[in-house]
Amino acid sequence: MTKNLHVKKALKMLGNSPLKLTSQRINLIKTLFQNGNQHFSAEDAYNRVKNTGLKISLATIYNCLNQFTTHGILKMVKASSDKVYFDTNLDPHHHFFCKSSGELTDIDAKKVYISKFPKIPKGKKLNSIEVIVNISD
Amino acid sequence: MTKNLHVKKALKMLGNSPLKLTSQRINLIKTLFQNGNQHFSAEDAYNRVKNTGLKISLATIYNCLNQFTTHGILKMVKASSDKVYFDTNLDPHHHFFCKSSGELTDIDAKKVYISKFPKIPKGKKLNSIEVIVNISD
DNA sequence: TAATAAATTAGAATTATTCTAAATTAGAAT
DNA sequence: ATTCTAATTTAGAATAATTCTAATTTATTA
Repeated sequence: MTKNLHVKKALKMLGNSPLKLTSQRINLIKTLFQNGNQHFSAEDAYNRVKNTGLKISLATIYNCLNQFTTHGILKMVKASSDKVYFDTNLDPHHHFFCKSSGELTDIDAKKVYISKFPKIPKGKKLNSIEVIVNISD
Repeated sequence: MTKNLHVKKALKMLGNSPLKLTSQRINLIKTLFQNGNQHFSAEDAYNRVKNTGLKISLATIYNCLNQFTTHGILKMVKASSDKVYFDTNLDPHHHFFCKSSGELTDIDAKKVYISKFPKIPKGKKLNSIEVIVNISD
């Protein structure tokens, strides 16, 4: 059984962060990263961990997901939904959001090229460009 | 006193929609559209109307804003915030979102050109492309 | 003017998320 | 190894945005 590469990478990032290596954090990473690029809400993450038979508090899920985000282990995505989603794909990318299914799908950054772009307001700096392509059935 | 053009246009759209011409809807439009392109939350809209001395229920604000959105009188914007924002600018456009100030600013669609774009998933249709440019101080 | 379907309303309910404060634990220092 | 301490976990309460409910009011049609 070779160790899952996504899990391995995320665990290494956790190790390099100032966060302590608690069993909850390790189990959460193992659960969330084992299937490659994934999108999930806090509730989703909670259910996935519980389905593995482990016990974890929803508050811990929120704590961990937020900390993982601030330490670059996860990305946060806000689409046209009332929930926050988290994303294990750390490479630059964009999203399809399907209003009919509520599903979020990755678009590789290489598939999008923005050839004309506005000036950034004076005194501000650019953090990121998010393209959300809204689709439906 | 020449009648504000933004207000006039929005009232005409209300008239053309199946929505009834109630005093609350008319006052809400007069308040929200009088200063041209604006972004506001439901709570903002509530306070603005109340500041004009008129009495309106928050539930009505939510009802109206949502109906205006479904009838094309307003646009809904979800940026990296926990609130929904509404936008009186109906022309195609994008947004700057400043994390430091929480402020949303319009980017005219003409200032952005996307020369390379992904294929839309089979069976789905394109609704809109939202570009959010995240900036900070 | 009367009828009726739509709209308004206050307040309750819901949902996602954060907070609180007490108990536990990881990792550092001894 | 053992102790210490700050970080973490936790259950449940609290909060915030939004939607729902059901009774009343109102715009428009007949």
